[in-house]
Amino acid sequence: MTAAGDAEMVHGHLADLVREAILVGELEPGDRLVEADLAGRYGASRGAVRAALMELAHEGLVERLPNRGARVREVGLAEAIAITEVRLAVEALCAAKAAERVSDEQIAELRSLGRQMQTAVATGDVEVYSGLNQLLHRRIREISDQPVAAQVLSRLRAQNVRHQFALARRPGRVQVSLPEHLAIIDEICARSPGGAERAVRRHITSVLEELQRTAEEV
Amino acid sequence: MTAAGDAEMVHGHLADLVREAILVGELEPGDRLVEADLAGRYGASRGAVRAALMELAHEGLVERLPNRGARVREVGLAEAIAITEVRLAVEALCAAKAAERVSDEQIAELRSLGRQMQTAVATGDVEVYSGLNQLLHRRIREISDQPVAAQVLSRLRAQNVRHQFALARRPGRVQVSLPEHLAIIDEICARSPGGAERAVRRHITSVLEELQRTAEEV
DNA sequence: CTCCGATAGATTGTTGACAATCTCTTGGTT
DNA sequence: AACCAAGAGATTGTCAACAATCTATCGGAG
Repeated sequence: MTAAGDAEMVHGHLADLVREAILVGELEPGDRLVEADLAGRYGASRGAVRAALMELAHEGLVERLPNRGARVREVGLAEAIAITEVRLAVEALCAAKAAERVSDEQIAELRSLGRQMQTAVATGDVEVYSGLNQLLHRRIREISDQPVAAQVLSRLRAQNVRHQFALARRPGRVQVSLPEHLAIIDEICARSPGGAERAVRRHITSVLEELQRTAEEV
Repeated sequence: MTAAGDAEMVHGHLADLVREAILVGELEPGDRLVEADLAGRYGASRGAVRAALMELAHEGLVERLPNRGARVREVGLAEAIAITEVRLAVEALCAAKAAERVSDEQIAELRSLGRQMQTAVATGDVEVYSGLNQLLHRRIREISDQPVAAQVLSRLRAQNVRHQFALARRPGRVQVSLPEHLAIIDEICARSPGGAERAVRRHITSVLEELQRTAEEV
């Protein structure tokens, strides 16, 4: 019996498993990803692991140095800012399109989400708020019905999870974040594309400022 | 001697060769990409071809159906519009950042590019104009110094080359396009981020309208 | 004591063969 | 004539062994 548990053979795309392990924090930036190890751990062949690592490298989550193996990529602050800038641009587009296309049911859903976020902040439940936050952004993407933007965003978000997480835990962050999110919801529900775009811009701009603030706090 | 030429072993990343073949039009959408064929054609092993195809699939240029092989992906008009919408958002960001960072030498270079484009239009040389067009957009990306945006854009552009090409050849298109490009150059050279962003928005919006027009002309 | 080179171990890269899957053809049946 | 089933051929998916490369350790020379 090994300490890490038996080799569980899982065929649900190996890349998904490793990606999840990285996103959850089970694997940290800098950790080496040795093909043979992962093959044993997940009960897959080395070839499958190789393919999965190449996939994750293309997504920007993993770094592959020739003949030196793969490791979980470290996303520095400068790059995190660059990523967030692009996110700003694309999420603004999504919000505008969502405001054009949103249905009555979806308006009710978004409003409900907003109320849930308010109560989460009121009760100080940062975990729940963070989850609702992600859910809100995802629903906006879905409503916008812009698959290209959705794909770009999901990749950028994956690269940034670590910073996103650190940011959410900063004291006082939620108090700033909540009204911004509520404004986004209001504008989309008012079916105002321009307003929604501006609201998203304000929100992610404030995220950017927070990021730059952490940069100065070295 | 085979009709297709001898197997030339080239090690300059196989994916680049196939990508170029697709971008140039040597391989058309729908064409099957049989691993053994490509392996023979480029004098590489099947494993290398496999890796290259996976890479191109991640870039969105190739479609890989399980157990059915790969083919050059067909990008429909609806998707081309979606891609262009995202391009609009990200290129606007690039232009704004470029306007903030542009140096005096770069201003001279952009102005020179603008003059070359004018003469190309005056002499009716669409080929040259198209090349200068691409060069302009690339230089703006480089000046903006936003690697994340640059990577996103290069991928989106690759998926859209076919439509982009068809659009450039439409009669009267250059006459609309030229002043828009000159406006972008002017705003960047005036170091006006907001103006540059609006200029890019106007330009790509006009591209979008042209695309939608082709959609109606079925 | 430090620095340099050689050797051994570990890890990735590549190849060829085999297995699984799909497609197209062929022949029979209703 | 249309439809279905079976088989052959083609193509992709997987695997294990081998080669190439890198990293760490050890011994010797300055």
